[in-house]
Amino acid sequence: MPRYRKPAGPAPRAGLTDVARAARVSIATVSRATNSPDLLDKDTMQRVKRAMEKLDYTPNRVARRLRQRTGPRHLIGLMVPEIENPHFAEIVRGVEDAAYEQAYAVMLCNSDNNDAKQQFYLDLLRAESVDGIIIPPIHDRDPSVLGLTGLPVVAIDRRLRGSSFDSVRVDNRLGARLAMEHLLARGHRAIAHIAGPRQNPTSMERLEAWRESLAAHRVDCPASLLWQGNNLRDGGVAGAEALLSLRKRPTAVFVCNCMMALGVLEVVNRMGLSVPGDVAVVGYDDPPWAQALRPALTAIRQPAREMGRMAVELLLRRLNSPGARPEHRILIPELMIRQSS
Amino acid sequence: MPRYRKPAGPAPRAGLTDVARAARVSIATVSRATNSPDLLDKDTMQRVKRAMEKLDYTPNRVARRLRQRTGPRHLIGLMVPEIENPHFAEIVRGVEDAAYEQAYAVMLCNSDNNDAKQQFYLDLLRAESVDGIIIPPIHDRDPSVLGLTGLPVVAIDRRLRGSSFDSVRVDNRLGARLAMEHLLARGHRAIAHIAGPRQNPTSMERLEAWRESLAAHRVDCPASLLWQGNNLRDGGVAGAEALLSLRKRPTAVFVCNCMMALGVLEVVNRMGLSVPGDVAVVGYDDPPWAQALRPALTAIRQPAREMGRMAVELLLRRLNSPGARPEHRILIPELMIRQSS
DNA sequence: TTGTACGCGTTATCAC
DNA sequence: GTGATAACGCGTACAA
Repeated sequence: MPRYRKPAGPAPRAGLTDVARAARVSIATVSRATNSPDLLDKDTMQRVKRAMEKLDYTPNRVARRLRQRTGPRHLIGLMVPEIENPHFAEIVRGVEDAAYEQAYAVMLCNSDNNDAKQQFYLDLLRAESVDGIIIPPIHDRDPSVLGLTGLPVVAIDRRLRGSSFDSVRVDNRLGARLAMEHLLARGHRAIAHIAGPRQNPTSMERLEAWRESLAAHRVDCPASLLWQGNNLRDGGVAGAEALLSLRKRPTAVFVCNCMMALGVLEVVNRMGLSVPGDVAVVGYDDPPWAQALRPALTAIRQPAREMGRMAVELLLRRLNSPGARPEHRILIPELMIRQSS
Repeated sequence: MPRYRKPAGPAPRAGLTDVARAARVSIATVSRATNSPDLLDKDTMQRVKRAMEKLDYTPNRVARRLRQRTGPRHLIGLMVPEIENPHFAEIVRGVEDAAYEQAYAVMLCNSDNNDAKQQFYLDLLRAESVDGIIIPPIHDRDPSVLGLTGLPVVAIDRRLRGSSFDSVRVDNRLGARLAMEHLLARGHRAIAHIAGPRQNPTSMERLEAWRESLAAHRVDCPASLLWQGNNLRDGGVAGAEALLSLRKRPTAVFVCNCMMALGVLEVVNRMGLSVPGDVAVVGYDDPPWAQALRPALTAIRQPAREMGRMAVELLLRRLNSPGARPEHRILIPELMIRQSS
């Protein structure tokens, strides 16, 4: 007699054992029915399948993940700084798309660009035995990401130095250059830049390209035309208020991301300036609402969804061949010329 | 000698056994150290803790979830129709907020309002032994949601009939009424409505309230003023093109969600109509960009983040007291009056 | 082709 | 207080 009582669980679902009993085979056979169907006798297979359907059997993914040390565990960890940022929402969408096709589940983590929170989530993902982690590092040499050893990692969207991880990102210097060349060609010379946080590799690349573009055209670039923002809307507001109040007001503003562009436009409107007459605006990221603005926002479009898909692709590839050389994919941004410039 | 070879795994992390060996105690004691620390001798506790730190031990959440049938498994399943819709992104954010505070992980699923895809994900979530599922049903009597038995479910954002699940949503009729009363007070009589899909309970509630508001004011409501959209941007475009080309052009449009409002504004701009002079526009949902539009969009604001937080709260509450009566929370929307009306 | 039995890393029961 | 050990549901090496 059993000396161990079964505790009252919420959902007593059928397991291998139940199916085995119903089909009059061993649990090994049932397991094989899903994992290596070719090994089964056609007749046995029929019986098993019927039993499975009758019992509404679904393999328990938790048990499977616990047992499986070599094969895929069908779970991806996805870190995101801020899900309400449309750029990252689009990345998430791409990841989900690709994951769904492979029957992978996605565990979503929101770091808020906070190191401690990110570290917590990374530990959690390890403890969940994910197959791998897709993550935009908080900065260049993000130690919590670099510390991720023995686990496939794909750095997405942001540069990571000194790692041997696979990566996908968009050419930020190119994007910024496209924006700047466009403004310069339009005759602008006093082009301000509202940048993102210093630690953010993406922001820095765009900032550098802003500087370089001006230098390449022998255009002055006083420090007063640079504003360091936070990639949030209020950062754009603060930046625009400062820059547009300068005695020598810039004739154009290049904004580092779409959330800040929002703030800039609000200020521009509030100040009663005309766009692009008084000041031209070029944003980064091309959210759905860019075209609905009036004037519609000229912006740098990034293939974010594609980036998400690729990250999954790289991750799965790495699972199959752990020894392969790290692969780095750089996607191409695109200038969407609209009425704001 | 072992007849079972350990397969080469990617990340051989320390387990209870390793800690137990290092601390010279049994695995039971180590387990208790994390789960019921009070039971341990102070001295033993010290030894165990030290061993844990030395080995960088983290409990394996997968094994824990497999074993645990009574306690919480610290995993929530979250379904979302479309993560790129800012309304749902905000809900996700709220859920993540609350989940993080309780050290819960979130498994994110994107249904695309597609029944088959949703069913797939629901099966997956069961197979992952989630503690419960937070989901906006695709429609009123969504069978795949109603079929979710033996598992805590919280219906979020959209009405679900004939269930005993907990729920949180926003009063859609009230929201629509606020919008309509506002337009009527401004003197509008020919108020068109661009509705969402028929199957979507939320859209239907807003549609009904549109009708009722007009009726309450004894205003005519010809079928030509109603356009059935798809809650996506192109739906808004199609709707606006149709409605604004009517011989008797409406003087105002009430749009069912923010994505479609985007499309409407594009068409309005393209047609060269002035807002609110030629036509007033009121949207639903209050995304960050509503204020950046020119004119800024009058809209109904929903406490989406709060809704997400509450859903988690309800879920955890249900876990603790499975027998409690279903709880239904109705949140209050708010009219944000801006320049588009 | 199928069955037996072990182990994945835990939690929970019972005995000491 | 602590230890020994069954059980969670599954995959798989090995025997049959």
